[in-house]
Amino acid sequence: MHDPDALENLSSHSLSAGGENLSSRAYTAISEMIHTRRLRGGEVIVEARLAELLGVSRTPLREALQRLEGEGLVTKHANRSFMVRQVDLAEYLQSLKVREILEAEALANAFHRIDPDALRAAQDEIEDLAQRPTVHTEAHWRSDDRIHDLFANACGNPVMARMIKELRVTTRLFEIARLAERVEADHVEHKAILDAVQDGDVRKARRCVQAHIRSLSRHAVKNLG
Amino acid sequence: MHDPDALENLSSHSLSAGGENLSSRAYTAISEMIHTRRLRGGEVIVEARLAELLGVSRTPLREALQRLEGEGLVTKHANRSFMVRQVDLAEYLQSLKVREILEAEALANAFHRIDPDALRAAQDEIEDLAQRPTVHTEAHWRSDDRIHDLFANACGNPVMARMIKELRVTTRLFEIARLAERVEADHVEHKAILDAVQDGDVRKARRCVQAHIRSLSRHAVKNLG
DNA sequence: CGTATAAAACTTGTATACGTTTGGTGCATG
DNA sequence: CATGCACCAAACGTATACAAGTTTTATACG
Repeated sequence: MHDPDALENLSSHSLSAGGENLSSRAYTAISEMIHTRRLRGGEVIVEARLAELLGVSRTPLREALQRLEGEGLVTKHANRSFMVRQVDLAEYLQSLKVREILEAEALANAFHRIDPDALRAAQDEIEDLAQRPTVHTEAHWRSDDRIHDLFANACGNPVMARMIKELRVTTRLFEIARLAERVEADHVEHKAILDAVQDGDVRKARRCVQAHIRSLSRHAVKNLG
Repeated sequence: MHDPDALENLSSHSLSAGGENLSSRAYTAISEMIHTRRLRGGEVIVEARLAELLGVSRTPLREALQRLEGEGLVTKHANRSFMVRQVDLAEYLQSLKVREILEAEALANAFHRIDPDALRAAQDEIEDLAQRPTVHTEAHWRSDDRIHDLFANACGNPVMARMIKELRVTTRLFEIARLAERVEADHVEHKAILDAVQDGDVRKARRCVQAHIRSLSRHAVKNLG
């Protein structure tokens, strides 16, 4: 028991192999298991089982789960077990509404602070992804993160950036459960935002951000409402 | 050691006496210690000492601290001890900026949903507090919570409400460390907001909220910038 | 065959023991 | 007198044992 390599074997990513303490490694491992849907929304987590799977004792595992709970990836039912959080349509739409407000504001504030190179890189990445014949889910999310973080981080208000990222955890949780067919539209809309930024058109960029997020809402409602 | 009554003795509030498990009780106890400044911002928490003070072992204490960390009341110093979070002026202003955006929006959305009785009650409470010769800090914060929560909870968007509350944790943390002299202005500005709501003037109410939060910013900058 | 009761297995909550890391202090040496 | 190394104490990270509560299962009886 407690194979020291268990954590590393679980995922092929270098993050979990790092020299952090066991709690942190369990944290990233579980976080990734949720994002890759190895742990599905609504699934009940039994501490002992997951601990053994990860090769750690329950103590650091619980710490990881508590941190994840604070971050909103798992919830605790009363005095019961942890379960992987399941975001329903209502919460998804609510989160998008707040994102629409904050991300539009962030973009407007970030406008003159955006690194042109980073902008160019994001545009190139989209082109790349759009031309691929098959959809690489992982790469799509990375690109999505990159674009949205670009504005959040440059808005000059770290608190606002943190709120946006927190909201995106929720919406991502919903999105990974469904919609692969959004990929196409995401590319187009992301491109529109970046182009508007490059053109220096603040108002248009802002409208594009709002349009993008509203598009996400509409799509969710149409397919699931 | 581990006097079962230690937690209850620590504070005179009934919350901590309740039948929850030890983690939760430690959580509320520590939360209260921070809000009442028994634990000051920047203070390093040594687990064993605080655990003994609360009459629990380190395990539930750490759980409480981890939850508090997720909530932003404490932070972890590098990979070492927890410390009570200290909000600096910059972060305070950033948080207020986001609050200004979200609370104005929340109020606008809440406008037709606000319970007239609750509104009246909040107004009465302000009158009461304003007429007292001495300032009762605890009561002031309660009134503050009540008013701001009134709109947050009624805005129809629980996610937005949660964000607002989260931001208010940060700003409160800064405010309790300073400013008792804001009490006066708070009463006036809160009253203005509530009156505008009662008059059914959405735009004015919105302006009042923004003015209130900007007033907090200006005051902080003037006294500490 | 169904139901009720009891026992067993499972799961989380909490305490505690122990290893490891860290930061400080004092002594020795340049 | 300053600097560096070694040792020590204190605090945290982790494993594990045990307790308390819950669910499930099996058995016995109606």
